[in-house]
Amino acid sequence: MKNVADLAGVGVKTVSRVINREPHVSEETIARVRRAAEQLHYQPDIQAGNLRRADRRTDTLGLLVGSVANPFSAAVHRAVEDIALERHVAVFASSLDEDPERELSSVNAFLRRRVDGLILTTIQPSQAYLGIQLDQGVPIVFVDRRPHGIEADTVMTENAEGASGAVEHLLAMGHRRIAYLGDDEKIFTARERKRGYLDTLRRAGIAPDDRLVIDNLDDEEKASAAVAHLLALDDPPTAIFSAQNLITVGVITSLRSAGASTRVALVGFDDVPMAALLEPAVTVVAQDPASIGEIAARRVFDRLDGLDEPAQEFIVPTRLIVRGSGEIRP
Amino acid sequence: MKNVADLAGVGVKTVSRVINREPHVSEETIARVRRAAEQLHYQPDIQAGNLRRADRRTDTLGLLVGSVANPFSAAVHRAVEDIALERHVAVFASSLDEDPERELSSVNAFLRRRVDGLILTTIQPSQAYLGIQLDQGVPIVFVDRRPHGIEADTVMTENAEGASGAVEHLLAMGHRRIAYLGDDEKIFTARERKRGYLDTLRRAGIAPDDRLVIDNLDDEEKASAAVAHLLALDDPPTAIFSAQNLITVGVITSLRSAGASTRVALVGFDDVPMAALLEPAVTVVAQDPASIGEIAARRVFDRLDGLDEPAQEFIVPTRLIVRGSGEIRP
DNA sequence: TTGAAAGCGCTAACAC
DNA sequence: GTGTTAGCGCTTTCAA
Repeated sequence: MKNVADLAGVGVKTVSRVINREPHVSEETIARVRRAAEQLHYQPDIQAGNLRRADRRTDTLGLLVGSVANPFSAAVHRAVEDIALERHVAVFASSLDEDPERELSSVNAFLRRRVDGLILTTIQPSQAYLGIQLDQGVPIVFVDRRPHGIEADTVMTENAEGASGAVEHLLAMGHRRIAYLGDDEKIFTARERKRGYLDTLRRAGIAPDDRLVIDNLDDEEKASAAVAHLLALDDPPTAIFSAQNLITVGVITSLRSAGASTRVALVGFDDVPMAALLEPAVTVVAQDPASIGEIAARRVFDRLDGLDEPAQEFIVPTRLIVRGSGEIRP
Repeated sequence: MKNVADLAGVGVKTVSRVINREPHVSEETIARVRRAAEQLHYQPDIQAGNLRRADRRTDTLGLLVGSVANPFSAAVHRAVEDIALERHVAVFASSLDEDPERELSSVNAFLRRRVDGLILTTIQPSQAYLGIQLDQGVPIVFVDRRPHGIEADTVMTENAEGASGAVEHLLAMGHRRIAYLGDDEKIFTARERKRGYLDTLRRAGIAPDDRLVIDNLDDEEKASAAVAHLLALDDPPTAIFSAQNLITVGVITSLRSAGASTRVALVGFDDVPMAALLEPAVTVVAQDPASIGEIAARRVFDRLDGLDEPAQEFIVPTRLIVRGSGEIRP
């Protein structure tokens, strides 16, 4: 900036005014400064400016999702990026990988870079450690999972209700032996969906059968193996509720190879790519990751714009997409 | 930092030493400083530090991909993140959306934040505008597409060769009327794949039929419509080479609804989710996005570590995955 | 309309 | 082993 000022024959403050489009600079001076900046390939350093700027904004956001490679997370990410772009805010994106250590290191990495706000998917048992930042006015919005030990804005899918819808659909088709295949109960969404499953069965007067309830399925292979196990039971389930998208894929593979895909009904939680093109097409309770990302990002910016109201929970509805696999009768 | 220093009863430089784990500080002082930092919830501002630090590193990377929501891009992103994480480098991720304006604004957003390096997918006709940064020593690695007007490291798929492999496979199955469905020729990869298709046909002594070559398919719907058009020809193709993953999905949908999916052969470029579970399963020329991301990120860090050799092109091999749709005979 | 001086939070250089 | 001073690139304040 000093070099540009010297070349243009003005003071640094005038260069600053031109760069930031502040008023009270003559047209002629503006032109001279612009020419000098161009000539020297001047790129303003916004971080340096933010050091002294009154609002101390870095125009930067920290986003932590399950994994940037997961379709659900990627859709959340894209929505956040689009909202951020409108405000010239850049997004740091990181993957959680269900690793508590990664949660802490990512959050710290964001904080040390003085992001203006945080959008977080978490796995630590408590997020109380973020209370300090929240008190300091850093907007934090939790996505997909409810935080613990702290009151903050949260955007999530209606997990229990969605799971209930899936199970009710299977019940309506006449099923009584409905298996549950889910993820690690350390994960908030897994607990919620399982709760929806269990509650719905009980409401229907069906005592859940422990042998049909399988947790800790954190990849396709484990899900496939679980299905093989279920099918080998004396009284196998006539329907499966699969509580996560990777699990659903594993279930489909396994049902297919056992020749059971047209016999055993399947409803998955979270949509699966190409679901409509499979045989049978896969009935799912679809989430709306784009809405989740959008609501979260808007909330962060609303708070940055001064919105001061109590933390709120935003519940994003699911949608049952009937495609075939869920309508197989027992 | 000043506050921590005061509370610990030391100078700021000592706090700096403790934070950065520099040597020559007594154990006791370290403990006192840590306690004070803890008590004040001190978070060092790494941007401020980088302002004065000798290497001027921000420990930050700019990544521009097609779209963070696209599975190919997402896999590249994930690989870059993993490499960056090892070095405590945070990644700004943005989507290009095939928009030349977005290329410029993203690159500028990165540069103004003084990223240590850039990994870019581009759409502008020329990237000569980046010559200045390159000369200044900012490592820039282009991914997926070759830049123009500038010599820089580039990591890409063997597009033409992969397309050749697909077409050769269809030829080997006895096909002579093979259609090409591709994206906008403004996109580097689309041009390359088309070239592979045309060259291979000619080498086989087959004159390409203009009616079987369709470009500018930038979404599933257009691809579906193109297939409907092809099937309505007097002498329709017996096989289709689909040059991009979204196009492949559109082709599958359209073949399916026309009842032609077991009659017309299909080989896609870039793998498609669930491809193995479809009927028929989809034969593809698979890319390796994780390798692309990894090679690109390593190259950036090698350059940051002082590697000084001419720009190089890294060609990542494709792999023909035979699954069924490509083995249908005419 | 313009510029000089101070200072944002930190590290480099050097003195003690 | 520890502290002091200058300065990174910019904005703020205030005077001209």
